[in-house]
Amino acid sequence: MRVPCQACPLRAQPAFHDKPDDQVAFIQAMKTDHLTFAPGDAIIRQGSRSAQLFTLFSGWAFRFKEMSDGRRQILNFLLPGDLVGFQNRMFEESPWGVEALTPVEVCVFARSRIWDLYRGYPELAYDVTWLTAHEESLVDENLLTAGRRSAAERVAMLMMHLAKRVAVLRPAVAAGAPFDIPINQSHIADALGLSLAHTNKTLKALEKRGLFRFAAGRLEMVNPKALARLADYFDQPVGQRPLI
Amino acid sequence: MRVPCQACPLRAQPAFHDKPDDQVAFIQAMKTDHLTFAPGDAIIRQGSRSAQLFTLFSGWAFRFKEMSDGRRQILNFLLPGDLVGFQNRMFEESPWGVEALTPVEVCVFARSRIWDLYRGYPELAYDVTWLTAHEESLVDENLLTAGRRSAAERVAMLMMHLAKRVAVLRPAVAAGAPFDIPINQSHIADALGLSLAHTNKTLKALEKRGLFRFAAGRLEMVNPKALARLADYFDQPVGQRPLI
DNA sequence: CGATCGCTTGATCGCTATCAAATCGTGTGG
DNA sequence: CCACACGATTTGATAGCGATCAAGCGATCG
Repeated sequence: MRVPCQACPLRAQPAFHDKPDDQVAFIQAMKTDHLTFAPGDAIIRQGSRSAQLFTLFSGWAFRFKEMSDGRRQILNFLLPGDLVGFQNRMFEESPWGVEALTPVEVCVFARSRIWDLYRGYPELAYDVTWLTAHEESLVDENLLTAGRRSAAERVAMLMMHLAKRVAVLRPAVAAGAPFDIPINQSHIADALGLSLAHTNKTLKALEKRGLFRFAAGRLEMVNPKALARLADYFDQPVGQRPLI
Repeated sequence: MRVPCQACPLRAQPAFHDKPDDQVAFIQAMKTDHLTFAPGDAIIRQGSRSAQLFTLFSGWAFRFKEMSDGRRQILNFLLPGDLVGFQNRMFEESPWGVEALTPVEVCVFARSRIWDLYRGYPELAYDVTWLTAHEESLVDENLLTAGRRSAAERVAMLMMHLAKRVAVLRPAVAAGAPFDIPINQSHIADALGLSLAHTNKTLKALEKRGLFRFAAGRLEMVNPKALARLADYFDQPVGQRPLI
């Protein structure tokens, strides 16, 4: 627990709503742990009963479901500020897992105090709902992608989506700067419902068309306009979001 | 507005949590309208700014996204008791649409009073979050289906899923009774990310294998065990759910 | 240095899309 | 009652996208 929530560097970012002191103080009081994970670590194990509830403080992770024969689908990527774990009911087996992509820090909250939050801090309660609904909208979009887009469209969509999300936290990316993207081709395959081999070929083809450069853990959007057109990507204006 | 919420026949069903009188009274006070739609009607139009917020009171509907060239993905089916519309931010364009499958009645709530709900009724606020999270888990599962399951597995999954959901409201279905299912093959195709022609062939093949009968708007699960095995379907225990 | 991991590429397969047309049931208007 | 239109379903032929299988490469690592 390096820093008190009142001095949270993530909260200081313009991407997030300002919060009154009492709410931040309550968040601080509700926080029970500050955990660290290494890349590849399971933060939540699918099928486990760990009643985790946390905010991703730093690093990247992803939420996924796995079938009994090993087929895996990434549901969405998790970036700093994302709230995770409210979805599963207390004491029920988690229907999905969460895995770290980079070194990750998470702020763990006491589920036992959720009730205090709803009773004492309706604004925070609303934020929890908002974050849940917002995450659902990401999954909605991913479902459209997996269900109805071609392989090239899927890849274009993912690149646009991730660049957009990173740009919220790092403004230079909005202007087209290359950025670190800690995923490999099998993550892309699992996120898009494609095979690894075909993902590779699609990636190469789009790079050859000059749409982006994706190598060595970095992504540069070379022609975002063309990517947006290819993916039929619609820009939802991004306002500030709540941070819990 | 036929019946006061205190006498709501839906609420009387065992599938839903009992609620203290004051909460039901607040729900009643928040309810501004009781609307009716015909099959095929748009309840929410994708891209519209209607700040709808409602509970499906009777009938079936579905939530979907459409691409600019007409490709459509059904995100999930809506059954009585489902809360819809919290997802989109107030006054923003809805990123998805809702369409009625049968004659539908919805209980419309005043968005302007959401804040009173969060401030005055933390239990209801928690219920809103729970319902949102629960809907997300449905979309999660559908994403796994569209991304990683074969055509036959997808169809098996959908049948299991819908039978399960209907069984909660109509116990006889749990025992294997046939039931009305107001969707046609193009809905199935759009829900599963398949073409219409291939949906038809897959449907026929599974019927020939004796797994279910699907005709004339009715579904009978003939061999649910085999369907569950085929779909790699995992039974989440269904407890009571909140109704708002 | 062997082993492992991620990436790349080619050959082939097959699942699913696409295209086309026929059938059937239903409702409508003449 | 019949003719017709229309939507939903069904079926067949064909094409192609993406999966599968296989192999090789390069970098990193214990």
